[in-house]
Amino acid sequence: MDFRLETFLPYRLNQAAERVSQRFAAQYRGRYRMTRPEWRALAALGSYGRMTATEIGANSSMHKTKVSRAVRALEEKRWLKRSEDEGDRRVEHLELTPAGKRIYGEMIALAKAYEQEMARLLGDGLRHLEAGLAAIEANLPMQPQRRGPED
Amino acid sequence: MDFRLETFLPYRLNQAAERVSQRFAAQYRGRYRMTRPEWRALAALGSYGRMTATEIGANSSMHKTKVSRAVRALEEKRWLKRSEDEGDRRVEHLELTPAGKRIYGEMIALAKAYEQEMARLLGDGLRHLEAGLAAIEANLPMQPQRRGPED
DNA sequence: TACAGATGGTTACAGGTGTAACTGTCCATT
DNA sequence: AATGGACAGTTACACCTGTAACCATCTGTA
Repeated sequence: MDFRLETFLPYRLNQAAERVSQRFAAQYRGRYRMTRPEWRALAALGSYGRMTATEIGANSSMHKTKVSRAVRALEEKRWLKRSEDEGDRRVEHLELTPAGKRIYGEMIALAKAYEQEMARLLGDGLRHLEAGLAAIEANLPMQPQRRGPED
Repeated sequence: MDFRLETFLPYRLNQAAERVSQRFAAQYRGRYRMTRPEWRALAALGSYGRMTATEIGANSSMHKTKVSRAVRALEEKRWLKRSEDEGDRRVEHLELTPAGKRIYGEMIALAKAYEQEMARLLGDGLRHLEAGLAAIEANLPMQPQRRGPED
């Protein structure tokens, strides 16, 4: 009978994720007018180079419609260009433009600085957190994409 | 220059939160046709008894519009009743009906079982995770509510 | 008493999201 | 060669969410 939402794992994890993500998102939202899906797609392309939309989705755990929209947004910012596949005309290869690569470089600098800041703020807590996350990644299967982070 | 989204803390934390939450949400979504905000409000009311909408928001970290909608949904399910405050007519006191309390009882049983399951699946990882979450809760200020968990 | 600002709660609106349906293309089997 | 199913990617639709504006009420100050 003694139950408190504040101690319930799913709730705490969501809260923590929100705090950590928003703090970082605040650093690029205004500066680059970039949304979280766009940042994820940019990060995937920046670190792996040429990819297809499907690959981006697999790498960054985004639904294909979300990838489709993020890709279009990046394209409109001229940070990404599409090119067609020889042989399979369904596939589009996506790649960052020089401008996109520059933004990516600035973003990973922000990301590294943020990781430093987390390490400083969380101390040993960070090591524990990473061990816990590893356990989840290893033992909880990834459910198929469902409606929203909410609901 | 070596950056991988899969190892970036905000991303990993979001992924983990999503896995853990969806797995639990799957247990009540269909059964009670309840959304996550409704579950949070139900949990707050069930464990603290009579509360105002503002208090629910503070306890469960939900935006006031989200609380407003969740409360209406619970009311339509006849799981919650409103009553007016003597003295301050802006305030509404919210309380679970007997039916609401029954559902709450069933939900906390599910929640406890889920915690057991997590403990079994995550092993020592759970203790580490909790230590990490505690560090975040203690050291990262809660940002004011911003747009969606996404973006 | 009067009034300006704060507060509890709701709602119109704009924007984001997944589902399902769709288009175009490929491939295995016939 | 033809055809049925799989697959890459886009889009119409319904739904959810926060912002901002709003209403009603309260409170402090003059």
